Amino acid sequence: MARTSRGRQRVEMAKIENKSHLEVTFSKRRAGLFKKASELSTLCGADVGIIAFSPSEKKVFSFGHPSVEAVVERVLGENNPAPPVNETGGRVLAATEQFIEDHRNARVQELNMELTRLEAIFELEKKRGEAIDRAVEANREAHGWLRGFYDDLSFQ
Amino acid sequence: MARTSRGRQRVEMAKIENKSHLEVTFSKRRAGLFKKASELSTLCGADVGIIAFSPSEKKVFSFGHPSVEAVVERVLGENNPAPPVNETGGRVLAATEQFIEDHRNARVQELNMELTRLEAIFELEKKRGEAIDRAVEANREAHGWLRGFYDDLSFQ
DNA sequence: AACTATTTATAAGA
DNA sequence: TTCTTATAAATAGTT
Repeated sequence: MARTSRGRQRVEMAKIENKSHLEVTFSKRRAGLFKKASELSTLCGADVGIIAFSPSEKKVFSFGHPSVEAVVERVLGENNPAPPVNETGGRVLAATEQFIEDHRNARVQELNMELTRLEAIFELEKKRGEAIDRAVEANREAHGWLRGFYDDLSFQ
Repeated sequence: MARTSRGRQRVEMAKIENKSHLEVTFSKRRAGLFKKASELSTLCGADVGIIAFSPSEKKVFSFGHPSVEAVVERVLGENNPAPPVNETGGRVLAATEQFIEDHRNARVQELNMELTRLEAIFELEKKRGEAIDRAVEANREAHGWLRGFYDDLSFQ
């Protein structure tokens, strides 16, 4: 019997250009994402909300436990018990804004930490790669046997 | 080598009671969920926002492309045809605030991009290192010449 | 914070 | 589009 499927292939993480392919992928992966969210919610008793805009169409999809609205409202409420406008006409940050600010600051911290960590590891790996490059290069002439093998290693 | 892991087991889709187990699971699955969202976003060019409340702690985690705020505001806007700015109590960002916000957004974007770039390079270098490890290991027995040299390379 | 044995998700193909 | 199938990817339990 002929091969009937090549099975799942690795996929490059870049924007899919083919429109029908993109739509199929969006549909499948959106379903997968919502399922994962549902599981997280069930297993951990966590409130989760997801909003996803389809690229081609202008449809918006959402998932929420207990509901998207509840999750959004909860986050707005937690971060700002104070009313958005004070008595004197002075301006107070609206709940959304407050959330945005708090969250953005947190995200920046998070990203900075992750960046630092990655930079360290990256430096290490780079040095390692360079050292091995030198080792291999230094021994190529004298020991040609590794050449083909090394050249064939594919790191895409 | 002795069996060191029972591997992944099926898990019943019910609330995890053990607290530490729950926290580990929440952490792992939250990361997985955000990664999936990131991939969906990249592959399909879709805007996606996720908000997740941790059950035990009162922390809120979020993922967003281009940002949670953008996604939330976009959906709020769609559900609310009323303009975000008006004379009767609606808010208007002051110029300074607007600048600060823009600046922060830019910084987050910048960090995200750098992070993504580093992650990609890091993955590449890691694969490369692993491939070379295998190559060297595979040839050690037969060609002892590299042994001393390789062993002396110090990568912590 | 790593490690694997497995389960789960999914890219192609039909 | 829905179903199938081979394979990539996520992750439960362990150390």
